Amino acid sequence: MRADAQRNRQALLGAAERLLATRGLTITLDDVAAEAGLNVATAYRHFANKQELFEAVVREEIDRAASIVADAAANPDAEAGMRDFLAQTLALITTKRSLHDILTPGVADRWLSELDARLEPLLGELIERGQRTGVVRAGVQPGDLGVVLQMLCAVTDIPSSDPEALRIRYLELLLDGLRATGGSGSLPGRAPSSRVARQSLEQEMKSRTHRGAGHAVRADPARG
Amino acid sequence: MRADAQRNRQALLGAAERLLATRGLTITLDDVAAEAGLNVATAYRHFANKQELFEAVVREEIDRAASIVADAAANPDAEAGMRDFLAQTLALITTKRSLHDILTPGVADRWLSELDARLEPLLGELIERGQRTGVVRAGVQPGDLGVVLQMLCAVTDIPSSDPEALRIRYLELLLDGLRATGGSGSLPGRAPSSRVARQSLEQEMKSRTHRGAGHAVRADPARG
Amino acid sequence: MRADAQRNRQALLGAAERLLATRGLTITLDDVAAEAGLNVATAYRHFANKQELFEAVVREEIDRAASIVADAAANPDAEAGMRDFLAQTLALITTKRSLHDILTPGVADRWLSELDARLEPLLGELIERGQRTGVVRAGVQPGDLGVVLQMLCAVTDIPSSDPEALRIRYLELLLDGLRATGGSGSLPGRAPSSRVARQSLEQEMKSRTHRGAGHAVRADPARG
Amino acid sequence: MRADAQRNRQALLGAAERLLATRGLTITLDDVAAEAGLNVATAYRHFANKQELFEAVVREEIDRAASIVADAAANPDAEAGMRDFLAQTLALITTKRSLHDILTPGVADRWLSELDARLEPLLGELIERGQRTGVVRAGVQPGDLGVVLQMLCAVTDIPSSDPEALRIRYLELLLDGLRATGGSGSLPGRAPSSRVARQSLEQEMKSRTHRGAGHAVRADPARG
DNA sequence: TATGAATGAGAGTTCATTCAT
DNA sequence: AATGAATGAACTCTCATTCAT
Repeated sequence: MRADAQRNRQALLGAAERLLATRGLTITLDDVAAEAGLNVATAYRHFANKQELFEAVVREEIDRAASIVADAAANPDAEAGMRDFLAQTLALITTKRSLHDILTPGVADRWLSELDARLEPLLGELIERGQRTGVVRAGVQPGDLGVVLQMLCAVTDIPSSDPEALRIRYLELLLDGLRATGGSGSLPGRAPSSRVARQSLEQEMKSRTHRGAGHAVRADPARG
Repeated sequence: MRADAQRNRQALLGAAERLLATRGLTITLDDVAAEAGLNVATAYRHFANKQELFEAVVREEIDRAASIVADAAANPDAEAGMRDFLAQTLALITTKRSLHDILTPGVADRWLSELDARLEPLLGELIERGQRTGVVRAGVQPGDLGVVLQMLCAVTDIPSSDPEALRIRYLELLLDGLRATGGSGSLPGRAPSSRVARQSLEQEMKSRTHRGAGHAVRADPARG
Repeated sequence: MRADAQRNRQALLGAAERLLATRGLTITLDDVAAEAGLNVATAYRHFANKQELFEAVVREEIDRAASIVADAAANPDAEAGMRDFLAQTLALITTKRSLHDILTPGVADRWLSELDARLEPLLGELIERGQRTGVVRAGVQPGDLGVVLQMLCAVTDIPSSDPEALRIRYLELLLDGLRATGGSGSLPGRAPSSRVARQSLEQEMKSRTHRGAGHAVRADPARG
Repeated sequence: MRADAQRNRQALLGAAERLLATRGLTITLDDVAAEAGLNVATAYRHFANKQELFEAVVREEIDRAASIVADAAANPDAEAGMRDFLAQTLALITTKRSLHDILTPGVADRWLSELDARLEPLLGELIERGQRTGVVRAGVQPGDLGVVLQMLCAVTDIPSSDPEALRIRYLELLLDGLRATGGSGSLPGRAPSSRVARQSLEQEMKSRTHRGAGHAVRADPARG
């Protein structure tokens, strides 16, 4: 690809990421192009349609995130590893509101399903080590960590003057829930397999991107 | 004449609720009016704009839900009360996907902020009783229950062949986290005050309703 | 380098011809270039714009066709000559739907006006011979053959399971009309001069190519 | 329907008719609306899409034309009847270039197929009477008149300083062909049934309206 | 008061044409 | 000379909202 094209493609992805982060899925391709200093048609040279651009943003994020998270999960100290894994992943998703917006609901699950091949073994081992050390209760499965992550994401949405503190508070609560020495023994039921969701990404985005809230409320009901 | 208006208003709210439940925020005011057997213009006689109608739906739900949940929280058995409170609230939100769709993220928090006046004392007492019985760790505050609720909502979004089982699994995990006898002692930080969020409702809806993803993507974008 | 250019030019013309034949005037210059294995910009090195390329296609066809038809008209048997002339020309136009699509209406007329210099004398002689033999009524002029041709073109557009039979049926009817021994004597009025139309080619193409029906209608215009 | 709506609907049809007449199928719905002094969206209230509006124009014309033509065909003098039928129909189509543009190719055929139920018996009788009087050769069928009409339409497209004279000239030629006492006896083959084409109207219009000539040549290649 | 109808302002997408490599 | 890429100007269709009956 030509140098300028490369640059423009990146500009578009960056613009999309930025706007998605601040304004969510409701942005216009015109907006994205403008933010990138380009014409809409140029966006269409690089991406078949709006959806494809958005998906490209998501996949980019996922790729960039994968190694980071995997490293955290590799921590030899099981408890620290678990905490780090959750915290880092959470931080990533939080930073990239685009991801959050696009992927919620099911954010972490989907995210994990993308990382699956790489991550599931690591998480399995992490849990096992934790169980041997006594910081993880019996019956915890890799999929549970995905769910826990998702629950933490929900916490992220709570407006607060100190979001970080909030996240820590409930991270502890959840880690304690995962440890649960005095509790009800092993967890009832089973964790969801994290492999399911992959195919639904496209579907989901389509439904959320298509005919969003329509034209909805006029920003400035100017005239009529 | 007063009766007619009242009936129409209810018809509109009902229609909106139904359509929001099934199709989410993408619905048209025309659609709502049609579902109600009325004309759009009539909707505008009752509600200043789309947003107000949607908000009215939410408030309706909240009002209807308030007493139900309060009853659950009044259970003399602290643990059962807590479990019931969470389960019932969760069930309500889950049933009304409209609520969920509109309010997520921040659903429970907002929801709670509405119920606040009525609920906070009840929850506070519930927690206290729990702490006396040993089923609730030190430092747990009413606001924490709101957060826990929100986390459970997130679980609801995970696709599963047995969603009920999933909810139970993580309800237990969270209750254990709230009990956490063997854990790290009291929770770090503080629960969010449940009073904050109210004002942001309007804002939030605006941003989520506004400038949807515009119009559809061609069914067959390829040729013509 | 001269050879390359020549080859590319031919490739473009060929591609345009093929695509015009199959898809009519709706084709894109991008399409044409792609079919030719070239880039659009290259098309613009050879032709000032879309219109010029299309016109070039037409002129190419005409040039290629000229001699063929002239031969047919040279048949010593007047009746056979006339029949052959019409049939062959018709066949040509029919085969090249591109021509047809672009030039109709006015196809034969224009076509003839191009061939004019070469053809009119031949046709004049053909008619004279026919009149001497009694197979052509008085008052028939070269221009009439052009018109007859055009009428046969119209027949070509009628959908039929046996188009060939249709063409023959009306070719006979027209030949009988040209003979018309028992009829109203000589034809009223005069045949059009075949020299007129040339200038309007450009105009015509412009109006037919210009501002197509814009973009497609949604495949599924209903919902989304 | 409300009075103003009725008026607007007519305005749209009229505008479409006028513009179709002058500019063919390439017109924009925006253009039509503007010509009608209305907004595009209003056009969409009355017609589901561009195509439907155009089809409505055509059907309107057809309805308006039906009785006129039927009357002509009812003339007791067979020859005059035939001549009148052809001339009147021709005049109609010629006046309404919209019809012509939309329906060509296959104009008369389709047109006839619409009128079929009403017309075919009349035409059959007309021919029979003609055959008894000796002004129509053996083997002529109702469908032949449709074809003859189509051939005359083709003549209409020939630019001329005296189009009327041209039409008369070839009308005579064709009538002589239909009479053909001295000719080759009965016509070879069979006339097309005029019943076929109806279904293809929609198809045809779709293909001709969709992605017309694309955006094609800029009217004023102003900038770039 | 309630409705049918009208409208302005987009949003997504396409394409002829030009610019930079 | 040829290409890849960029662009401006359309065009179709939608929808929140307002006007006229």
